[in-house]
Amino acid sequence: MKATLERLIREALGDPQADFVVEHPTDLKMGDYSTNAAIKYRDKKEQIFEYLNNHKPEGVEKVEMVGPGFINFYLSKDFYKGSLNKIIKEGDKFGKGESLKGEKVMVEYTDPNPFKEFHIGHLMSNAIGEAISRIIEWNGAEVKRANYQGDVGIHVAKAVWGMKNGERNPYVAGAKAYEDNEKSREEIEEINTKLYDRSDKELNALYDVGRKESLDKFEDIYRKLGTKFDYYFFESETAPIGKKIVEENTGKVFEESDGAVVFHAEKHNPHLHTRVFINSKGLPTYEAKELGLTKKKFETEDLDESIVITANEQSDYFCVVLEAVNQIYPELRNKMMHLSHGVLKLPSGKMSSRTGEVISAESFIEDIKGKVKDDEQVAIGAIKYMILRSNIGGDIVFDIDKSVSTEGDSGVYLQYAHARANSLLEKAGNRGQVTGEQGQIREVERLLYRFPEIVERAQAEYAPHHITTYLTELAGSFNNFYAHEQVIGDSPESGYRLAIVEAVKIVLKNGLTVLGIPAPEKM
RNA sequence: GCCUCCAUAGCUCAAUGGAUAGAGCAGCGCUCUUCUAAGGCGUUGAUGUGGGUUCGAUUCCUGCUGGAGGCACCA
Repeated sequence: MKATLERLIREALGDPQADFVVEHPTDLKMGDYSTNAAIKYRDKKEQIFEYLNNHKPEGVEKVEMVGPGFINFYLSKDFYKGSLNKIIKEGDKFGKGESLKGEKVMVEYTDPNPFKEFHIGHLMSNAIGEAISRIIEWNGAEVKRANYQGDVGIHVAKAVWGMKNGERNPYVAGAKAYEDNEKSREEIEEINTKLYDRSDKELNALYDVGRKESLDKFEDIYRKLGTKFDYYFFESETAPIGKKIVEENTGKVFEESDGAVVFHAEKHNPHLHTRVFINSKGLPTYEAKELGLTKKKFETEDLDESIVITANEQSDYFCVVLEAVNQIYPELRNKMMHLSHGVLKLPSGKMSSRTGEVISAESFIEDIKGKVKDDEQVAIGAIKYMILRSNIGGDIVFDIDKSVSTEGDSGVYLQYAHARANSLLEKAGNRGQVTGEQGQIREVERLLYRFPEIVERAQAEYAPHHITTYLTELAGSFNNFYAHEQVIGDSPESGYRLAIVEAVKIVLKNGLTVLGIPAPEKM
């Protein structure tokens, strides 16, 4: 429909390159579609309007020009009837698009570190990464989910030191000892070197046990969250690859400085800065490992795009790494995309892994469960929704008692509307077709058919919150409809009303699914 | 000091350069003899500050103020 309207406007203007937009107005009172073409081309205002009025496409009932020259299009009753039929017919597939068909995309997210706690920051990365993956999938691409984990490095040595000393919480104890005690620090440094080359049997044993325990525990959390990864990459494997890449390009891209190998990114872009890729001990840093990871990803799969999701604090760092990629593998640079998210805060204060006040994902989920009748699906939905409803990139203040509870702008609200629609259909025992007489067009009908466009826009902008906003609006309209219309009954319209309920159920379910939020049938 | 991001209602968040800046919470007032009240209806209330570009600016440019993150061997 949108494309048809655009074509007609270009015809009216006689200019195939004309610059204007056709959009859904924010207020439904202003029509189903709207264009600013008559404002952009003020001298041809009447000409455009007249042409559109005389060439109304099928499905458009009314065309009007208001205000400074907005032209609004109102869709016909038949269009809505047709769209209900389409939604019911397509069912689970409604909303899927093909704009990315044939593309293969890898999305890397979550990235917890073995030996350390899976905390609410990882929860945030996971919710966003899973939603982005699904949105891209819904638009036709093949998605490979990847998880990159730091299984070597000083944080691991700290944890192994803690294990060796029989600490109940090995990483926290090791981290504290590293800060407070010089002797412990030396021990930890030594453990780190030994773990890198796996030269100490006793340490290896501790390491292997700790690594497995930790990874198994992560899997439990992924199951709860509804994520399944295709690839797990580890720093222990990317480190040697990255080191080799840097060594091969030292003198060309990288330079030696104070015994380390560095990249002067500011030479290529004044906004960037210098970073160390191989330290003076000859060990590759995170930067070099990232280069190794990049190479490995593109060797593993023939990717059209590689998306990495991390916290904001890695933003500037990532720009430097991307510039290094640009120098070494220019053909890969424009296939790479970095998205960064903010910090999940509780109103009581920030969370920090350094001060030890980490909030583990598990305890957090348990806390929320306690507020929603102990239903895990609802708790997961509440958390994911709170993360996805706001723009990626901003910090999120998560108020457990208020925002998550159960009302209004929340995951529970959407799940509840969906469950309620499902229950109505079960009671009616009648579904799968549009029957009965069509009544007046309601807000809920006017929202339903927009879903596919919303998913496509969310994909284009990497903005899951467009979908949450839409779903909340739809659920609100449905609840309003529900409160005011007798759905089940003998009236001539009740078959048609039931079809609306069915369509709502489908769209809510698909919408929640595309966000990675559970959609229980009953609540 | 330099770089990046951010500033919208009492609170948490929206708004592809467009129409009267939208929601939800909280507050106030209604609403269950009827299909899920975890619901619905009504109501109060906002673009940090000075310029600029534009027919039109929350949006783009710029000065200031305030906040977050980053800036060489952590990730």
